[in-house]
Amino acid sequence: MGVNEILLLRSRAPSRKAPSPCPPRSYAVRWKAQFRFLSTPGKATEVHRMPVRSPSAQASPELLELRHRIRHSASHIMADAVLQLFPEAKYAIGPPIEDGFYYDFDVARPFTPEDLEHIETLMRERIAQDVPFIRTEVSRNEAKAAFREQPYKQEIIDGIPESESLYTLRHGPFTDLCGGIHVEQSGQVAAFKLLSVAGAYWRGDERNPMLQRIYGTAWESQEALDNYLELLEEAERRDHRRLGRELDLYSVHDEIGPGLIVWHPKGGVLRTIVENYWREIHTRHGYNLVYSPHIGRSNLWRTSGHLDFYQENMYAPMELDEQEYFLKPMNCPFHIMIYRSELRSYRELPLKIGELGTVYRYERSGVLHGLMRVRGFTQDDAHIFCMPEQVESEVGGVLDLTFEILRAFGFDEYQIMLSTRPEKYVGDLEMWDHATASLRNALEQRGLHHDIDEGGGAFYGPKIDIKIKDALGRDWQCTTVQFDFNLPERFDLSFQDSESHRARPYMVHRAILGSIERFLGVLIEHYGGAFPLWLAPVQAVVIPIADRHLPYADSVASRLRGAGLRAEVNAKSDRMNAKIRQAQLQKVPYMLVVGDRESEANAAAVRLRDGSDLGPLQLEDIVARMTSEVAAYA
RNA sequence: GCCACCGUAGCUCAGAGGCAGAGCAGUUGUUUCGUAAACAACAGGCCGUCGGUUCGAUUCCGACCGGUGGCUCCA
Repeated sequence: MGVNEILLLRSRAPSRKAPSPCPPRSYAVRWKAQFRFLSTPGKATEVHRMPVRSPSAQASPELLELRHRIRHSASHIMADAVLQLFPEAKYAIGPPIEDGFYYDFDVARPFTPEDLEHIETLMRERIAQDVPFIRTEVSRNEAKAAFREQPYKQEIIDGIPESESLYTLRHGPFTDLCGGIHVEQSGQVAAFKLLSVAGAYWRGDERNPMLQRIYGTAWESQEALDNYLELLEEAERRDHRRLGRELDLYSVHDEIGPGLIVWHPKGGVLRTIVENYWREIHTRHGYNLVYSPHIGRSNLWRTSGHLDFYQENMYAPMELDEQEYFLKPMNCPFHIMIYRSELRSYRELPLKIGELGTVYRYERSGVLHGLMRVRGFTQDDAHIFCMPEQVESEVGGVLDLTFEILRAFGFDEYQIMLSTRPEKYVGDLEMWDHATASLRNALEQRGLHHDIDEGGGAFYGPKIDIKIKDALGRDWQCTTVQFDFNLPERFDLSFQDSESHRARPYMVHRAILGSIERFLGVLIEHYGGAFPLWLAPVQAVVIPIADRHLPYADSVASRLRGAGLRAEVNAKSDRMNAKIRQAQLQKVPYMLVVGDRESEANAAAVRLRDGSDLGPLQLEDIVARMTSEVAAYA
């Protein structure tokens, strides 16, 4: 979406990203990720036996603060241990984070797994000593002197305004510059574990030196730590890359190229269902669905501004007939050309042009990740061209559509962010104010809680972003609704108003699922691969008990397919038990076992994915049951 | 792109400077079975690619490609 994320970045003050020496005492208000999973417990191999949610989601504020203290103190204890092993190490910052903590060090060589073990041992010793944490206010000069060997601390001190007090925090022999809140005694760090080492730029800026960051987690009890570690394992079992392979949904190939997805038949079914649902609901909401090519001439991208500001994210041009063509990184210019293909009247507005548009972006190699971050992806893109007085109801319409769609996929809670005008912007103030107010009003009319990112909008317009959270605890931005005051100017868009004057339309970009690839990745993890019936690539497997039941099994599958259901027969020469196991592992919702009894009674013995056995049911009843389940998006 | 780690069969992973291995998956055959794994045989490999060291490299070294976890970025 949007024209140019790069400019958005540039428009932000650099100070926004600078880490504070100690994190503020307040906690970011965590939204509750609520996932609906199949609730029936299954056997040990069931992936969906445990609801995945961050342990922080249901903790009281008091407990959250205790954990914050424990984690912050654990980071100090870790720095203490690192300094014992590596006296030359320079230590940078070590804040608590969600579910844990980290500390960044400048060391001569990277940490090894063995180092982490030694560090853990030293940490345990310090915790067993139960030493007090002592906070002391110090003058600027005292602080500079105390950390004269620590260049990063010097930089932090220099970055703290003169008006603010400085504090040191000491436990045992280790002193850090820190005004944050901590436990009283090191013994209160009841349970911790170091998890990983990673490179991280000082102050998050790639022009700065890269430091070695150690991540750890710390909890108020061994039980809480164990629960967390179990959660991590569950998240790994739900990883869409693992499930994508196990359920035969998609693959990536060296030969094709990194970040380029091929969808296998089962993944193709899943995607087709999602896309057909999308098309149907968008048509119902008055969108005009279009198609546009994958490449366009350089002139188009010059006009849109992409060549000036986005080219580093674009695939290199192809030259044909002395013309340069670029793979499209965005759909906007094509939809604009459709708008511009005739003189528009105010009577035609709002005009909503939508497309499942596949775009290609040259993402940096280190950021690619399964389906979540790829180089070729399909946006559920649409652009709304409208008049000023239509803006609010159009934004409202997008929000209503968004929640209808997200609810159908089982997402019930969201984090909504409204981003307002940055320092550098295009368009006039009045438009910005009007657009921002309409975004806010549309949210408030619907009673939707949202946070405000002051100045966080793109240079070309304010926006609403909606995030959903995946099973690994990551927030994924799917939905985005952005005003654009830039492209209508660049392409000189207009319409004829009721007084026959030329007027400039408002343009709103919006994507609800964001990228189909990413959304399916989120969906795979959200359901742990156990898709609800309407999405399941295979809805029913017919399992003949012996080969003599094969003809009947085929007739059962045909009957289901005749009713629009996706059914397969497992005709392998395995025993029934093995076939049930295979269907279970493939998370097929319905297993229809047919033997002598069933074939005589025009029935099938129904076993559900959750292990329940419904016994023999008439085929008509099975079809009716499944069809109504599909109709309810259940 | 940067830092670290990793690339051996479709998957998970052993292995060792001198004949390439297991389990699962696959194929075939036997079995015809009542709610989570029948039995057997077979097949499967440029040990990521290129270069170097060596009598000999899948193994050691380097570069590249790809992956993983982060950083940065982002739909």
